[in-house]
Amino acid sequence: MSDAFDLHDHVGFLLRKAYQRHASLFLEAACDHALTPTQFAALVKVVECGRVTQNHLGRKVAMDPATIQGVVKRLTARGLVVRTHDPMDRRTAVLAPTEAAHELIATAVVCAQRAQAAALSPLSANEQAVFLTLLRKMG
Amino acid sequence: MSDAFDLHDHVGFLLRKAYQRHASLFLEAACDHALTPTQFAALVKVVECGRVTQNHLGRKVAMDPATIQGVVKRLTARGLVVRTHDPMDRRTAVLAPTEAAHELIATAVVCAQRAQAAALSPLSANEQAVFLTLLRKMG
DNA sequence: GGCAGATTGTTCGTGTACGCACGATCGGCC
DNA sequence: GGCCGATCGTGCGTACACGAACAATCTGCC
Repeated sequence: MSDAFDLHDHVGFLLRKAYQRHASLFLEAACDHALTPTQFAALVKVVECGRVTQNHLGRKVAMDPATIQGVVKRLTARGLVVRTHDPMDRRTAVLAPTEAAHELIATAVVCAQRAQAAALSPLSANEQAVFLTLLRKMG
Repeated sequence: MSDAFDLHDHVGFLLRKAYQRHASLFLEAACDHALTPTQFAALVKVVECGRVTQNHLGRKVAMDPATIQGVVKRLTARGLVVRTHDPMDRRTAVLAPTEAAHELIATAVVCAQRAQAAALSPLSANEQAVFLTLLRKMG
């Protein structure tokens, strides 16, 4: 039976709650620029890389091809990313950040860090460091 | 600029990855009974409570009314949950587990624990305990 | 040169997840 | 008795997330 089974001891449940909490705080902290955590992650990587292939970007930010496709579509629709073609490989969609993306990311990074701080606020500075280390190991 | 900004130091990103990883392991560990982590959480709570209101259940498992509505719909479609009405309050949908639900949960709990172990396997026993404690604090 | 197999991006179906607005109902307060 | 605010469930729109299947294309190997 489920005698000894408490949902609140289950990683999956706790991870889901923590993830939702952070997402909520992130959207709240993201003042004007309406970026979701997912879009933010993708855009940061595009800015960081300069020119990437769509699938390659997906791998860097842990999204499968079907998912990154939708994210990129929304980012291009907002004029934050441009899609070009590699004449050497006509399969690929090469992505590059626009000027608007650079500007947006500059301020969005600050918001992201504020969200990060808010999400971690229930933990002491020491615990935060430990938590991040362990979370990285789970990757 | 994003000089000092590394996605891999960001809680949101790490939480998303960890959550995805666990979800994947959970679906893998769930042998026959095709329950998603979300459905599992909801069903466990229904079995545990016996009779709950839909929104009340949602609050217990951290899902908003719009979300729990879909989850319950799928569980009732599979004959794991029955919806009745409270004659005292005609707004509410009272949920109760079926026999099938009791049987399914008995085996699913084992699978969930296997998934839990697999998800936490990159950490030592000590680290696992610390991680769960910190994760609970983030709630 | 040409074929086999891998890779790239897309589409479809399903399942979370949430904000918002809505109709129905309940509760209390006058 | 009647109104007002709160609560319950639902529907719509949007955004992830992934498996599966697909066409187009590249690569290696013969």
